[in-house]
Amino acid sequence: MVSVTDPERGESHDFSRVEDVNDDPYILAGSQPHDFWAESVADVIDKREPDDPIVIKGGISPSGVPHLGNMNEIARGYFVAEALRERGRTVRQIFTADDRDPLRKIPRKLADLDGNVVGLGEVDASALGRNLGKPYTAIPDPFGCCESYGAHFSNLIERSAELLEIPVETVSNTERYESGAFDDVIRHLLEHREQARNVLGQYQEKVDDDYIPFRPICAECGHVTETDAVRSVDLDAGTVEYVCTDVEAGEQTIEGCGHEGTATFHEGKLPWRFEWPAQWQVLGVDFEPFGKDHAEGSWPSGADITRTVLDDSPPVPMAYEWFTLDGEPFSSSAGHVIMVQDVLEFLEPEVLRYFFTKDPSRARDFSIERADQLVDEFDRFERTYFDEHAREDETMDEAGTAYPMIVEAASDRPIRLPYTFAAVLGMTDDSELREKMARRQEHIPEDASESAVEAALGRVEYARTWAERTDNAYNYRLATDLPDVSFGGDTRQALDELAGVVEAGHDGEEIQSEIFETAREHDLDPGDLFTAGYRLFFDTEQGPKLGPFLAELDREFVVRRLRREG
RNA sequence: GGGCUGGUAGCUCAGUUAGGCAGAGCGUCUGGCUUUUAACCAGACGGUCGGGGGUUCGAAUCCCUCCCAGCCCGCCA
Repeated sequence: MVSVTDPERGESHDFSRVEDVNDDPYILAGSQPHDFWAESVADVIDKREPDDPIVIKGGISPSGVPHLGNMNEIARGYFVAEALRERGRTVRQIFTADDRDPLRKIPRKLADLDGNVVGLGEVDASALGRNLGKPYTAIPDPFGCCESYGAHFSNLIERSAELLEIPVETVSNTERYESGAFDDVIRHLLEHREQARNVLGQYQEKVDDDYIPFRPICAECGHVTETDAVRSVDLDAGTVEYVCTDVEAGEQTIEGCGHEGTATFHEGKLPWRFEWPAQWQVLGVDFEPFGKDHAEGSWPSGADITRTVLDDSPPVPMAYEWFTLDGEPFSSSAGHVIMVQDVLEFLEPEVLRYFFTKDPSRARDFSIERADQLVDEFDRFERTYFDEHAREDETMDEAGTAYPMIVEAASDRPIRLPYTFAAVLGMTDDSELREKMARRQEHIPEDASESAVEAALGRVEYARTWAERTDNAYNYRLATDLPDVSFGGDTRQALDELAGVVEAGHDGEEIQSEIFETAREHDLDPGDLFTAGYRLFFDTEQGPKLGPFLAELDREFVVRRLRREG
């Protein structure tokens, strides 16, 4: 039912409805048969009875820093793949590196292979300016470590997927063009270019008689030309004649060199609106998730092109809402991005995977500041799973279905330290002390195995990194050496007295009370005495609840420190 | 301007399929513990379910309308 105003008939049509009810990209709207969205999507795919292997695709243009939002292209498909594998299907999950796309503007931020975001000043940026308009795979890697710009950022995306432990197969678009995989579909589109033009014209006003669904790469300057560059098509020879003309790229114009040449089907690319359907056909794609930016634009036209021009069926679609980062949209140019690599320094992989199990149809904020909330949520999710499991509860709710997909083995229940408590433990480097404190707070059961304890304490490093990164209320560090401090006489006496109390052996709450007591006896404001304590132990003005914390530490050390002896 | 998607407690989110008491965690407050120092436990507070109208015995849920945000309707992807 997609149609637009037909200029000749003057009819007005509803632009919003797609051709086929199966083409609605908001697949998760309304009635869903399962609690976990991926199961519901798997149902839809199943119903079409696709042949094995079922192909699930995502696609990312390796244009720059691959941030967390980009990972939707891979992570969302993964859960659907897992749901289908559970049903005994063979699934091939791929992502296309859309690396034949031309560089249209110079990115302000890049990232090295370790995921460190850097400004342009730190790389050979001049080379980038000279390469505007060329495919990413034809541009040298500014870091000099990979074969090309495109290979560099594809590599980063692959690493992100590996870190999330998602098995995904990379398909380089450039490689497919050069190997001839797209030849047949290009030939078909060029042969039916009039029909192709007419169909696309229903979605894009600017499609005119000059429009050719193929963009040759200029043999002279290397630019990807516009859709009006082709002057003639020779289907038998498999070539096109073209003139290298200017290309509009947003505000600026990338100048063409005027070269007149001949290009084979290997030496160009399809415009995106045709490239996407071509990928579906060539790769046999059965399911594809995509961001909401595609939902009203390239998806409806792509589905129509697939049915009308390619005489094929488009994949099952799924539009997903975008993430924000700490309340703001991701912005590579502004440096407001976070990569999987960064996230995995303060979150366990299973927690990040859990984040992607949430309903894709809702806009969602990824908050670094409140990472503890996400971890708490994950821990509850995990508890739900194991509690149901223990009851032999057969309910296939979200936790029951999704949990096994996000952990390596859902058989052993891990010991989980609350994340913020782990952050408190991170105030000391002493691993024995960490364990002692965790045991005292009964976060570790007495009969826990050594490996289970070690695994549980693994969270401390994550939480520690989080505390440092956000510089939040948990970012205190036990000072190993005596900080450079000087106190008034009363304070010194009070501290000595406290040292005596600690030496005599008291529990945390007693020490806590004693601090107040001692302060009063010496006519000090309790707050000042606490501050003195924080200075001594953390070299800060504030810190964790002091009495219980000191009680956990080595007694001799505390006494010595209170006496300013070391 | 038109269309699509989203809007539920201070925060992060369930609940909307199929109308049936407004939910969880965190935060806050109070207490556990005569004393402000972020870990633990208990309890309490916290809501115009974006606003308004309609249908209904009954609406977060269905319908209409308006507001806000994002996206698409140019190029590009």
